Amino acid sequence: MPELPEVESVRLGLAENITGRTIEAVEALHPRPVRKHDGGIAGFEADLAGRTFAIPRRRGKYLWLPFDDGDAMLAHLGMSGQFRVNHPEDEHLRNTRVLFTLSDGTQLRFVDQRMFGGLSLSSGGAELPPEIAHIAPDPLSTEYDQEAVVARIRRSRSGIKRLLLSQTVVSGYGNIYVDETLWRARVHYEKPGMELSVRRLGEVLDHGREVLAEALEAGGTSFDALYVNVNGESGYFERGLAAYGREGQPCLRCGRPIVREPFMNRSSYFCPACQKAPR
DNA sequence: CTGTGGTCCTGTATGC
DNA sequence: TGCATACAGGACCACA
Repeated sequence: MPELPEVESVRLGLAENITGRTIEAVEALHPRPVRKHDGGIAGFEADLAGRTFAIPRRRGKYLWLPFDDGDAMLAHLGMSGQFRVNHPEDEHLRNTRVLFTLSDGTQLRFVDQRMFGGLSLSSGGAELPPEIAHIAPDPLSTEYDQEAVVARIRRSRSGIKRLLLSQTVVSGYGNIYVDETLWRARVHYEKPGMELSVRRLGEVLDHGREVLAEALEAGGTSFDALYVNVNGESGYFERGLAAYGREGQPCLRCGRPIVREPFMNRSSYFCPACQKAPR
């Protein structure tokens, strides 16, 4: 499940492999990944062909691949999106959705099983695509303002997990790293934002930034083949997880079994002793 | 305005 | 063996 560390790993791989290359041909094999682009498959193919990539950029979980003409290709990996760098004659992976044949003879491929992700042309989006102007800066960016995030969280009655997952509050966190962050900070996921002190929220967000940075250092987290970098390699942060996916296993601090609870059509993992439920 | 919960998608694992 | 169901969950959107 690509969150900030996984998306940044992909961005680094793209920077190495596509910067300066020109798109010679585009082939979209499925309409859904280009659904946000006006004109569908044919429009997407025609509008992207001939463009030259500059250095890929990222905000939170969004990637954009600027072109040297001021436009950009906006990309989101969703749940299962991957960029892969191949030779055109390489066999296709099962869920290959879009092909970009590049001027250096390589082929950039967008592969996506569940197709929650997508690609679109962002007109004038090289600096910051207007489509993602509402996405807040992420904790690893220079624009990140932690005091502003703390203030925003304290204005809300919502639970801390929902707030951290809201990309308009702070971007980059997904289900895995929120659970890890809250476990480290010993805060229950349903604790209302306004019931947390400035100091406590500062601790939560400090842990969050650390978790994201550590996971990036490890190349991200992979449970299966759904997240890999552009070379098809997996990260190894899974072994660093203390809460996520550890239902029934002992808390690494106190030994109590980690609990899984349904939350927003997914799961929350936490230690019932270290992370006391709010009243 | 804020807050909440449904929905889109496919593949794998599990249960009867 | 075969079919049904649960689960994985990021972002958006309808609605209270």
